[in-house]
Amino acid sequence: MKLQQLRYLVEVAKQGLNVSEAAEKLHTSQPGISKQIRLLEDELGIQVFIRNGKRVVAVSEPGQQVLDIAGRILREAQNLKRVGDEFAREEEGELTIATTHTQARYALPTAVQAFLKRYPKVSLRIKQGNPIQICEMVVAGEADFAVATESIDQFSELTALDCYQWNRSVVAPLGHPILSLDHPLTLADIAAWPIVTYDYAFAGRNNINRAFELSGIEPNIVLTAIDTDVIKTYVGLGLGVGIIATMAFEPERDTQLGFVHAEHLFLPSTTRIGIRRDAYLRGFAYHFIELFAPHLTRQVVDRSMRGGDDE
Amino acid sequence: MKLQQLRYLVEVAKQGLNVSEAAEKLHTSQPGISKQIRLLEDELGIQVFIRNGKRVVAVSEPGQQVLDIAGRILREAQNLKRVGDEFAREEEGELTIATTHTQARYALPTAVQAFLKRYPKVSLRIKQGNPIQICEMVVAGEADFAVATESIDQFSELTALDCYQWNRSVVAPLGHPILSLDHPLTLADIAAWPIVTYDYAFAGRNNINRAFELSGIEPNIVLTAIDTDVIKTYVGLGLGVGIIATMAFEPERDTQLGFVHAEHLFLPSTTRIGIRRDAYLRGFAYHFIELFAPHLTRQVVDRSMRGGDDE
DNA sequence: AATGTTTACGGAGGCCGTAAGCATG
DNA sequence: CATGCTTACGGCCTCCGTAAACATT
Repeated sequence: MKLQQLRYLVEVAKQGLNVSEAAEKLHTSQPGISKQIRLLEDELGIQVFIRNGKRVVAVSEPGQQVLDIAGRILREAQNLKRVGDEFAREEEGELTIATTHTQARYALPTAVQAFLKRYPKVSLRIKQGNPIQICEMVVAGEADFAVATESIDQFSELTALDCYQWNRSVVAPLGHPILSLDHPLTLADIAAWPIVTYDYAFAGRNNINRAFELSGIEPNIVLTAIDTDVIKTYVGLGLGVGIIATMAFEPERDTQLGFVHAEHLFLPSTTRIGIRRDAYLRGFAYHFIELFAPHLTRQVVDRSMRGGDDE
Repeated sequence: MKLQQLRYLVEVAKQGLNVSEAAEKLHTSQPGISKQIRLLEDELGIQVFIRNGKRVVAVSEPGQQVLDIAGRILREAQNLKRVGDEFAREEEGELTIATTHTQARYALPTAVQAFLKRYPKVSLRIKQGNPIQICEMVVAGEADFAVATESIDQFSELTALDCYQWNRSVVAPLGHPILSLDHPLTLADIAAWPIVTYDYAFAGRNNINRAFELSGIEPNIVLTAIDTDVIKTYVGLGLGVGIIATMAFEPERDTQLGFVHAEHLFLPSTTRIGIRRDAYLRGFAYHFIELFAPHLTRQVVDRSMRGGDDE
């Protein structure tokens, strides 16, 4: 059994059971992969892949278990390399963060700036996606951790760390009636206008829905956007009033918009970091997390990754 | 990076940093191991072992982390083989149980008998040791699971499954006064005689100590044995009265001994099964566990191994 | 016919074992 | 001087890439 063979297996599975594509991705020849996979299958005494004649068409039941284990082995092998780098080149390396637009645009910049200054030799990468996608990136080992408000706790491979809580505000064009009410803002006040807010999968959109459902008021949502900038743009054009994350309102930039707090109308949302439990984090990765959420020290993060309940 | 290199690393560490001995254990040459370890160290960019001149004298800090990960990888590689066997040769294989004398002698035989009949092609091995030793065997992957009353929960790598509760009885030579008291047995009655019981590390000895401590009575323990047969032997010789596990009294064999229940004097002890959380268990291993403790179905065992808290 | 997998074969690289060299206690 | 690790070297194995045959859609 060789690590290469496991890599081949996993890559073939990842490429939708297409050996040729796997060969390309791995910069090697297709017959080589075929052969090594057969050798491994012989050694294990089982077929990992079910073939229809010469074509690979499915993963067998034992094959799925083999793939799971192989994935774990390969991830651990990656971790070995990281241990090496961690000690040989403390200040160098890569850090990949998967996150959503809102976090990347409004929450992360401060931490990123401090991080770049502290670790000039680390190449920081930010991958954007929707909450499901970014969690999958972390699960697949394509990112070191995820920062998101949704979905993290749906992945059992990930441990979720609370970073901060936030809530929503309403924005509208300057002079809009909703900005000069003679009473505290209510859901009914908002629902009196067309609403522009986040797409269903993003930024605590669930909490917005729930608030309206509970109140029995039917909101008229005319545009759902993935990011706040789009919302602000259309609110500025007069399409309706916007419900956005409070932190996403920038008084000095958003000069044509007015702003009303709506924290009392919606349940707060919690932004979390999601990390694979079996990942090996570089020292600077812990440091970034602490820059982003100071209460998440290395000790807290480690405890959460290693079981969390015992010890 | 190759699996062999990891095997070499781990074996050298296991053999007390002696490369030559590791070579012998692995049936290979010593220079080969030296070379491969150096190659791996070069690849990782760190020294796993600290050398004093040409002698290996210690494990470096990153080296320890490398060894931990390497161990995990090798265990997963073993698991891969087991998946193969599980599906290719369902009824064959090996099952190694680590346990103490008391369990092996009085608790396991029924399950073993049923198991041998059901799986004649599986070679069953029982390794005996003290509770610490048997837990270490499981941690090292030398046994599939441990059956013991003590220590299992002290190993964070293991998950502990309750099997059954039991308590103690007092044995004495036929005609001994303690066998014909006119009142229910008390600790004072026992402490009036020299006592023969288990060694401190075994069979819930803690619970015996605690009972006497709480009552403020000082017992006169004249012999501490590792196994019940030794205790019974010396009680038969008139050395004193014995405190043993109730299940270890065999009326048809122990004809020269009398027996008094003492369940009301001591806290019950719980016998548990200890399994590495990241182990891969063969189907027949689950079956054995269920034969031994019917409430421990495959589902229960799996849930306990995979985290226990979530899902 | 095109896509995709297996079989066949040759070359290069790497792993292992033997033997000799060299530190350390 | 004995133990133990390293360096040196040669053989063999195996892994990989090319080319061609074969199967499937």
